[in-house]
Amino acid sequence: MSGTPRVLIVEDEAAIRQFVRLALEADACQVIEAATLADGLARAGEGGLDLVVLDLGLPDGDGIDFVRAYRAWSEGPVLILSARVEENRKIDALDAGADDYLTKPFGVGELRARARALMRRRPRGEELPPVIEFGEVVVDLSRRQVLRRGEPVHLTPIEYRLLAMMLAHPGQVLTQRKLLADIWGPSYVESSHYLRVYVGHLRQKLEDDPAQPRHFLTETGIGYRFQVTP
Amino acid sequence: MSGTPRVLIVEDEAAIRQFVRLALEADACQVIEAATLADGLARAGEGGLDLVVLDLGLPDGDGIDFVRAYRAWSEGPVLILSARVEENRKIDALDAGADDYLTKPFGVGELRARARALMRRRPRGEELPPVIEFGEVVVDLSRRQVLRRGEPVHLTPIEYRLLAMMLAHPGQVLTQRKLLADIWGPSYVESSHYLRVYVGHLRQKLEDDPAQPRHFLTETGIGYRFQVTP
DNA sequence: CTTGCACGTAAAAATGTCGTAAAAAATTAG
DNA sequence: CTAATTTTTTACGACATTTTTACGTGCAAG
Repeated sequence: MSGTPRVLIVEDEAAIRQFVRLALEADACQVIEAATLADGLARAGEGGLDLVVLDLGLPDGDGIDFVRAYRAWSEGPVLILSARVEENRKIDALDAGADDYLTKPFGVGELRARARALMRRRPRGEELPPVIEFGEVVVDLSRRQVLRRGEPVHLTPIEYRLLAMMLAHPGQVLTQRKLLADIWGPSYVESSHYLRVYVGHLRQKLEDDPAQPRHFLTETGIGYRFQVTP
Repeated sequence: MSGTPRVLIVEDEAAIRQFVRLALEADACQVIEAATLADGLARAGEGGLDLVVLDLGLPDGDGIDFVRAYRAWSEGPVLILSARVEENRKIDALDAGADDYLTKPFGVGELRARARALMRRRPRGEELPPVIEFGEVVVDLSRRQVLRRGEPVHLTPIEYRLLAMMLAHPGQVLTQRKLLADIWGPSYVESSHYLRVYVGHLRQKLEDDPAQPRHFLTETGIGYRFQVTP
């Protein structure tokens, strides 16, 4: 999951909107509200949603049409709220593409748990490739694993953070101040000797010839630069 | 999904099994039946399932433990049936990894629609084999059985959950916070001494030389890593 | 040629984390 | 209720990481 999940709630009654908002914000979600189907579709069209919570009983149309329309371009999870308990209604909503159907009244806890279950396996989110290669080194950021010639290389927490930070900005010069502030904290921006030590460690562990670095380059007086291609 | 979907129904009452079987066969599913949790886990261990329908109220154990055990190697959808309507029960089941929770009595149509929704959204994910080997140890997640040199090894519930969690993420670093949150609960994320004790137990019971672990590795300051290949 | 500065390396000192054993408390089984 | 098992807590030595210190190198300016 990259960042906080974004949830759209489409519901005409302000009280229930508020109820749902509070429930989801308790799970660190960013909540977007819409009071009508038309507005909801517009907001959904902006994209980037991790979940849609939809009341079927809106005055300006049938929520099931909302689901069909949404499904035209998105596979993101949809959780239906409804006062109606008729089985046919549930079947229609689910077959239209909804993922869950919750009848009012419902508890906060259940709502949150069902929302978590839906967001748990999100198919959304094109992540940047989690493996980065340079020289004879392969870095798997998702596993926090570094290999050199196929052998695991052990990095300490600070070494790894420094590596990850440089890998995240290939080709760019990272100033000493920025590296120090991000890794050690804002009060360490003057302590450039830390960087000398730890860049040295990285070169020692990852460079072909630590004395003639080809990837972790020094920009004298400025900072350091990571270069993928030698 | 290729061909007819395969669905496992775990339920002790024959009448309900029959009811569910007929409902799902109407949607051209191939239905596999199990009357006990142990049998269910064994069937699930054979793999190739597109959906598990699980009754929580089985006589031979708690269905939530089934979900946890199943989740150790599969991400396939799980639909819970239960006579119990308490919200906490639902929350626990969903948070343990279930995808939907249906309370009895329920209609055929709704069951079918919810099953369709689950199978539509989650094409059978890649599952790890329920039997994992490393060193001189064989772990059968579907039977909750651990062997070392052919001899059964007894693990306490917490030891086993820790093992299952690490086995489910081979090669990956699991942070202390994540392990603590998933095993002891979110309020224990700071209590890293638990992990020191229990990782020690696992090494004691499963490692060739507990003093020089080759599979349960420490990432100082971060967490632990399970490595299959030594 | 000398001086001053920024950087690189190595190793010691300081700090923090981890592993283990064993006792106390809680839970489960009989 | 008692016994056995499991979980929680505590303490301390061993180990890993971070920080500090010291010294060597290259380079550019005076």
